[in-house]
Amino acid sequence: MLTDRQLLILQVIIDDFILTAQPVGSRTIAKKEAVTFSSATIRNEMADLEDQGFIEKTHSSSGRVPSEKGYRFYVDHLLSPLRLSRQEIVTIRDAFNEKMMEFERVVQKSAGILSEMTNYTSIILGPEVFETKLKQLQIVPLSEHSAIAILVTDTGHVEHRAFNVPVEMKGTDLEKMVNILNQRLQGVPLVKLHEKLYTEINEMLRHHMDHHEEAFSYLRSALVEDHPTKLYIGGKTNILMQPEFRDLEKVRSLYATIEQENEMADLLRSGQEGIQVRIGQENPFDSMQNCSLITATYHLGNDQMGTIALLGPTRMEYNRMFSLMHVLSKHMTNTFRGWY
Amino acid sequence: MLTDRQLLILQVIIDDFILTAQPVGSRTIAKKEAVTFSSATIRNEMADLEDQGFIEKTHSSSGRVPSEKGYRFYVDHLLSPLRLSRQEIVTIRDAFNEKMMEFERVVQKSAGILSEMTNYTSIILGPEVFETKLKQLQIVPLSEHSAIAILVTDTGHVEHRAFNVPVEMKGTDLEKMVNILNQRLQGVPLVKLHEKLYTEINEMLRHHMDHHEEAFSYLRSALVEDHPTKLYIGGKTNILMQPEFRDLEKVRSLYATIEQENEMADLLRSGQEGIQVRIGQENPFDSMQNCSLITATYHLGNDQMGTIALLGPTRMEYNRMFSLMHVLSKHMTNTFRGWY
DNA sequence: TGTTAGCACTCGTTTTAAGTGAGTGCTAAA
DNA sequence: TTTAGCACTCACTTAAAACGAGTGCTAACA
Repeated sequence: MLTDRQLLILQVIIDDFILTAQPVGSRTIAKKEAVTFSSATIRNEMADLEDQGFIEKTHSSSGRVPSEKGYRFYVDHLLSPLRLSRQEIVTIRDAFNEKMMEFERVVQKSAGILSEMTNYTSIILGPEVFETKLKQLQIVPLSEHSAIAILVTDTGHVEHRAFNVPVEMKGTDLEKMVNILNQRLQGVPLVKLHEKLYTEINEMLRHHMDHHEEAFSYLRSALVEDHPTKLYIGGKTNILMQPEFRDLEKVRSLYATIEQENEMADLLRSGQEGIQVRIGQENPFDSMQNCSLITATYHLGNDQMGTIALLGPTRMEYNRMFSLMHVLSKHMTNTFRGWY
Repeated sequence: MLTDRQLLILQVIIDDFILTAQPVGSRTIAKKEAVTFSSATIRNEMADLEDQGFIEKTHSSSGRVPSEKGYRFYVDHLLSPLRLSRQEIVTIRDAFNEKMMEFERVVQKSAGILSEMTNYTSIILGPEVFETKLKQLQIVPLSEHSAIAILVTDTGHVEHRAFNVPVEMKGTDLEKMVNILNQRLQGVPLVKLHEKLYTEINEMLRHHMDHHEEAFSYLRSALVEDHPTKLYIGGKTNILMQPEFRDLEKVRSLYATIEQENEMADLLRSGQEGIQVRIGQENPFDSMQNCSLITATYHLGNDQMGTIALLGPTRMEYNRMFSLMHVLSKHMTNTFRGWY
């Protein structure tokens, strides 16, 4: 379909455009080391590449710009894996050398590093909660009529919720209730919690305790709150530095999209395992028309999977990004290995 | 110093400029209902106001723009307290009607509302932690060699930290240690925790337990982490909608400033009780030259005080902002009343 | 004496026109 | 098949002209 020469030209065009964000003309290409033929020849080849839809003109007498099809081809076939610089490797390794024991910390840090090293915006999605199970429930009385319910999962995630304690309930009652709940609920997946609490447990408490209803209903409302999969976002303002986002309107609509946490989470979840790129229109959102989204998956010990993503203009340094995300997701997976 | 007529003109200029962000000319002023005299007269008066530094021209033949001194005067003397609309009052009340038991939730919500209703950026500073005392310490073992330390304060704040458990330590040892720690540390202010752990407690454990050192050192590092006063920020991207921030460079430097959490916290803390405005240069940061920062204080039951702030261009709807922040801080204070 | 109509003037903004240059497509010769 | 050459295109820059919102000043008026 494409001759070697055309491949070379396409590669040069995209490499150059990624660097400069300026349309690439035939003369510019002719000047490159690797190119031995004249600008006229290049013009002919470019006309061909354009006919086939790999590159476009911004106007009738401009240089060429990669089309989405061009980027797609580039990513699929022309990408020369880039070795990260010593500096970059060290930066990442140092970050992960620090002792981090909590999932949130690791993820937060990863998002930070990723956005810092790329100047793009990083988005990290935690693993599905489906599998997470309740490890322990604890209640700490705060005052006469309030207490805090603390819920710890087997993944070390902690959630807490304050709730009211009815006056007629004593501290010992509360303890008793917690004991019952712990006995019955340990190991139950969080998603089943809701159901269990409303049926089985409710029934059980009725038999074992007086005036449990009110306290239990409070506690239940505290525990049952949906646990949305959280998104960790880093370098949101990096978007502002990209020349393609000079237009504030675009920035605003992109921000609006990112802030739709649910939809973003769905999008990230929908990627398959490994590294994947969505270029421009391949993204489901209008505001991401001229964006690319690179996603990579990481793993937790117990087969659970999360996603790290990088959002930038379609004109992205794909090869460096691929290497970075590869290394980073590996570090994350390593860190989590054996935790669960 | 200023005649009534001048006051009126100054007021009209500022009111109009706040609305339109455009320099206000004499004809525009003359068209207002309240103004009965001609544009020529207004021009004379404006020349006077300019001599006194209350207004400025953007160039020699432009309309007038309020100077910082003008805003300051406006805020101090011309502000007619604005009644909030039914709609606004209801919005706020509804938000606070929802049962919220945690400090974080209330603050988060407040920041959200504030930025949403104003289209400015809201920043909320929690109370000083000086007074917060440790309520209870809990440890939940996760696996053979890891556990989570959970620290609950008397204000219902929960912090948690995972740590390693050395192999030679058994579950019962851990429990024992926690018991000792709880006995000794309940009621201790968080700020003293560090010191206590390193002296007294260390000593005590040495006498009561074998090979406590390693576990304890882990636990200590988990507990002692600094507890920085957190900033809750809402509507950070609202800044982009203000015409005075068309210039991306300004936006970026302002973001950079906001992200300096420590300095921002100091700034917010430095305000006195009640509502206060810092206009333009009155702010310590260069990036806030053309910003105003309105701060208001809220109270927690136990004499602790926090600050809510609103950051926008100097051209702010001061009277509405004042009313809003007044109402909001009151709602917050009410919500917290009796919690502690 | 304070107020106002009138007018010349200022200066940022918009419009128009001309000029520039990077880049193209096509043709014809090597 | 490749390339030199050339006419052509069109965004971008620059300069000049036209516009208009707004001013300060002056002189007349109540």
